[in-house]
Amino acid sequence: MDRRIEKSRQAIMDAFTKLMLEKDFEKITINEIAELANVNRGTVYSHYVDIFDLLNQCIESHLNKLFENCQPRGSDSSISGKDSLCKTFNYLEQNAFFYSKMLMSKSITAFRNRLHVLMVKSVEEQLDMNGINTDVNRQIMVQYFASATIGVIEWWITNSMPYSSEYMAEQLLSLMERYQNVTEPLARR
Amino acid sequence: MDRRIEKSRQAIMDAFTKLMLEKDFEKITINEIAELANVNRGTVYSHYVDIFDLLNQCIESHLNKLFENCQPRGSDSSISGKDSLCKTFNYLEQNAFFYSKMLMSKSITAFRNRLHVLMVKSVEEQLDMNGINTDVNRQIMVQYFASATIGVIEWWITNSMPYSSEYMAEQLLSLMERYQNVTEPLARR
DNA sequence: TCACATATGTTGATTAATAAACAAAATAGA
DNA sequence: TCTATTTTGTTTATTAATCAACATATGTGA
Repeated sequence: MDRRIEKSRQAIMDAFTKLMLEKDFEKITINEIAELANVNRGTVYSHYVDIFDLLNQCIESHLNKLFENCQPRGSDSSISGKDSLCKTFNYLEQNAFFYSKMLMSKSITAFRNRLHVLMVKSVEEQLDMNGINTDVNRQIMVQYFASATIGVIEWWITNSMPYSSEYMAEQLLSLMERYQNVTEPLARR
Repeated sequence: MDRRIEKSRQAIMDAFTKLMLEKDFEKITINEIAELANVNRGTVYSHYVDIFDLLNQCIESHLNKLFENCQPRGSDSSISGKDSLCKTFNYLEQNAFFYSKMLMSKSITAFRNRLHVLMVKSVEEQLDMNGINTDVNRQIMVQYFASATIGVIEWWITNSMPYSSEYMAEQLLSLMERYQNVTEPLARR
């Protein structure tokens, strides 16, 4: 792909993210974004229909990065599971400002919704029902794990990360391991 | 001016400067520069005839920044003189890696030469001969101050900045003040 | 309420940057 | 030394980004 496209998109996304940290979404203008990104205003419109489209694509991009961080690298699922979980929390920690803004904003529901959808999808792909009492509905179990994980993350972020990412990874892993076969709730195929 | 031009130039300059810190000038290729700058190789050639032209423009750009840092801001020349001198040494300190590379490189004489030319020009503009014994040749005095200043800077940089920039500014200022009317040897009109 | 400023979204002409391909020169490496 | 690879410099068609100029909409303060 033409490298100009990637460069412009990146500059616009970065500018938008930066502004999101400084002020409320409602106060952000396309003009500001273009100015900070150092691109022509028309360039913004050539990539995004409006500021809501930009917001959604920005959310998508950040969540993609988040879920990319959860991919287990090694072959041994239990060890790599802990490692990648730890990486995930570290990533969250480094971008905590952004994520807490997104989670705390009243006007932005798109973020939580999208996060939930992705989490459900991820758990669905990872959840192994072998050895689990068959009278437990799988769909419900998926929702259960997804919500549980998001809940922990959300609590951790919005409460200014009271524990280290390592500790959080351990805790979450230990909770998950009680259902033996769910080792990578955040990972995606 | 079209902002694309500025962006490309900046990216290329930054990449080149970065590479200068890592390896010898002779080992740097246009390919590398383009790759690191994330621009098409043709873009490099559209701005610079060859790598020597790039080197010279890079030197020019860095020295411009250096001399911009010496412009006295306030009206009171003696106080602002010390302030701007201090700023200058601070700037040098922050970019010490680059400047020491430039000063120590055997293959690059262009840098020292250009620095000397600019310094002479600067002193020429600043040197006030009032009250100075008229049997001192002004041209010679200019050369004298320019060389003295460069010598101090060069020694400070190549010896890993053994004193703080504040201390250096004080010392240099005190040396200059012995000739009362030379308060801004680094400044340019 | 009215006027004034600022933001939005669109258009069209122009230009810088791009990718790809090329021959020639320089530089390993064997 | 000969060969393979990399680098250099240039060219061409294509495209994304730019600027400037719009009309319209949305505030904001007097």
